[in-house]
Amino acid sequence: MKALPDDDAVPRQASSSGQGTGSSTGQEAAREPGRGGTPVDGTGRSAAPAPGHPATIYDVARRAGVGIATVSRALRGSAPVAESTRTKVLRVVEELGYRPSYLGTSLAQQRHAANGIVFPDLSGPYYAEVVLGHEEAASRLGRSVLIQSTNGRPDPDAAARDLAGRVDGLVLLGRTVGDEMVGEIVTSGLPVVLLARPAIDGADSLRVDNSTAACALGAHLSGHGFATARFLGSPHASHDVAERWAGVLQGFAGSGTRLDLTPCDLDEESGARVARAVLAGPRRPDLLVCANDEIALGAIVAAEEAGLRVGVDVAITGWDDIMAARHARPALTTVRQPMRLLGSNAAEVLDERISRTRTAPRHIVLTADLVIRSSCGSHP
Amino acid sequence: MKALPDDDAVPRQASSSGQGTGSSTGQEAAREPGRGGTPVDGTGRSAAPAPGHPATIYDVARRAGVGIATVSRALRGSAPVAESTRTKVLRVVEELGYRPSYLGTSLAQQRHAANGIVFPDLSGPYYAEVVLGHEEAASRLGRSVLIQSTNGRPDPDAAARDLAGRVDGLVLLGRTVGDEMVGEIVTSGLPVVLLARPAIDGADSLRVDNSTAACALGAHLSGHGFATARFLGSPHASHDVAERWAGVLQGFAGSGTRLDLTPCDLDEESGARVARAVLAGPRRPDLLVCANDEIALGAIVAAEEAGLRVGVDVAITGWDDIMAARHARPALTTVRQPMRLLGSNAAEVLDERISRTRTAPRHIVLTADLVIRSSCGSHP
DNA sequence: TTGAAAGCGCTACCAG
DNA sequence: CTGGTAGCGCTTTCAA
Repeated sequence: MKALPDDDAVPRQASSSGQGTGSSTGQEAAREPGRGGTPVDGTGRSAAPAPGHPATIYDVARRAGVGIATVSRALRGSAPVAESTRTKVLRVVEELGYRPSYLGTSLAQQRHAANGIVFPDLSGPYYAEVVLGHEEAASRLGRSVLIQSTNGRPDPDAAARDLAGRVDGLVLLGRTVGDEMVGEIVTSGLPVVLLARPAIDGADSLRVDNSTAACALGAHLSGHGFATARFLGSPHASHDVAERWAGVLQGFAGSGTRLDLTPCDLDEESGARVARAVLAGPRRPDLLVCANDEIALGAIVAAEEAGLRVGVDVAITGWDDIMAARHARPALTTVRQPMRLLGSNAAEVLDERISRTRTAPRHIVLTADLVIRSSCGSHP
Repeated sequence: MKALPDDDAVPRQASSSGQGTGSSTGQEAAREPGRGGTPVDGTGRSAAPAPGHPATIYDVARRAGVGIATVSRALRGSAPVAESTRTKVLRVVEELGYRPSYLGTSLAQQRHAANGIVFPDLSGPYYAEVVLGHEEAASRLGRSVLIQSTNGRPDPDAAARDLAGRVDGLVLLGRTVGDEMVGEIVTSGLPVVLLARPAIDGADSLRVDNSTAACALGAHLSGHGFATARFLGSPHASHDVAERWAGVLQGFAGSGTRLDLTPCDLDEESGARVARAVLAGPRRPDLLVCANDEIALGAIVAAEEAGLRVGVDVAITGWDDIMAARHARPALTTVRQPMRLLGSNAAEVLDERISRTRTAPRHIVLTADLVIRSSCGSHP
């Protein structure tokens, strides 16, 4: 370990404190004396890329003694350029530190080289993973990623339409944007991928097969022989939840377990509150099947408060397999979805559409895995 | 929308020659055979916004019988426009569903209306929160957000420079980009905010006061009277970790506890591995002070494997207060940082620089809070 | 091979 | 008030 910076500094007061770093920015002052404005003297070739502005293709062309078209060609190899010319151009580019302007290039090529992704929130690890997966894949395909959370936004639809104007393709997660707006955007011709949302005509879609996993979960749980179970979640509020509910129900079919539904929002606080009520109510269920991990985590808290041993007195399961799920005690039985993959696939699907490699919509379904841990009870 | 009076249909000819700036290029003529492109029959002015392309400001102007400058003014209110004219223009805009092209606008205004944010990864909730906070604030300030993870990227520096060319301001988290590149970007004139990274001349910076919180943590822990403690983390790899280590060291100063350091990466797997070794080694420490929650969570797993009771046989603390920290059993004693705030402040600081409301660099320091739970032992 | 010039869509300045 | 027009920086014909 190296010597520690004697930083120990006095704990500064919270929030701001604007202090200049001291050294002013006046360092640029001394320029080369002989340079100056370089009057355009016939031969004109000042090549001074303007005071503070970055060099443009014109600066390069002038200084290299060629036309801007040649510079463009030399740089992007869009057409043959004499070796000697190319070398000369590249050298000047180097000297001037020239970088093509993104705005100029984009306008000329009529493309943004960027994807947009709209999601409800980034708090949970769920969306963060999707976004990250998307960014990774998109960047590999040469596209940047513009993000937009609809979280506390007044008008998500307008925001989405706005974003649509700045990208070559759009990824829409869940119910972030209204059907109407989605339709409008798709109609405008912009490639759109719907994630975890029922497909819409003309748009690609990508989702996880909730049903099968839910069914498997139900089947597994029904093996435990619970008398009464409760599903915590609101099927009408989310397509995903609806599928989970239906699947679990199906998985329990024929078993002796009675399964009821209690609406619940997808956050921890709601989970705790609803579970509290359910566990205190009449006919306390032996099992709480939660629509996601956060609800389940809240339910675990509620169960403990009520003096119940999770996994013994009451079983609890979640959905998503977020990090906290495996660290909770008991560890949460849940379902893992390939979120990263969801995001990266979206980038690829979008790329096909943007590059017109494909025109017919694709509808991809990925599978989810059941993760059995101990919160659902003992496994003989 | 109301029924539109079938209005004149025939827009008045704008005095001048039917073709404005003259699309003197002969190429416009040959369009699709069947789709006769705007028969230029003298009166010609079909106003059909082109086949599949979106309407441009020219389409609007032509159809409204005004100049494009007027359309621009009417739309952005940059200059007075007669009420009747404005109405007419707006109606046409509505009819054509015209939306100004982002590319055109940006090039003309020489601005991207977007910020970029570069981070190491989005896996942990840490960066996700920062990014989200930034997006929220930025969007309120009328800017979009371009994200870029340096995760598995071959050349982070090049990627950052690239991103720099597409935004009006850049937020750099931690050690994602090399000092040299940061310098280059700052020198280019682009506003830059450094997050959780030592300040650099000319760039604003924003960080959390690790030292004070670490010191408080150390002081609290020293009260437990442990004989030997171990810090898990690599100070030389991260400025944040360096500060934490120094602070904790200081907090322990004078206590009878002996504190040593064992390098460790910031992920769960590393935490488990390193903790496993440390707990099995000679002179097993009574306390593991981990550089972040993930290491701590891994350490908890390792301790349990070793048959040790966390909080009794061995105390463990983390840093960040991620969700899993409070659901772990025992719950993790840790330090909470205002991550969301970090992100939103960055957006504001950047905005001041971009809008030139301020020119001198600002260096903001936020405070972190100690969160005492049970993993560090009993509290008499 | 190469240069001149026409856009790409919009803003803003300059005359009327 | 309003229209014409010169850019913004780059790509891409069209000729030479």
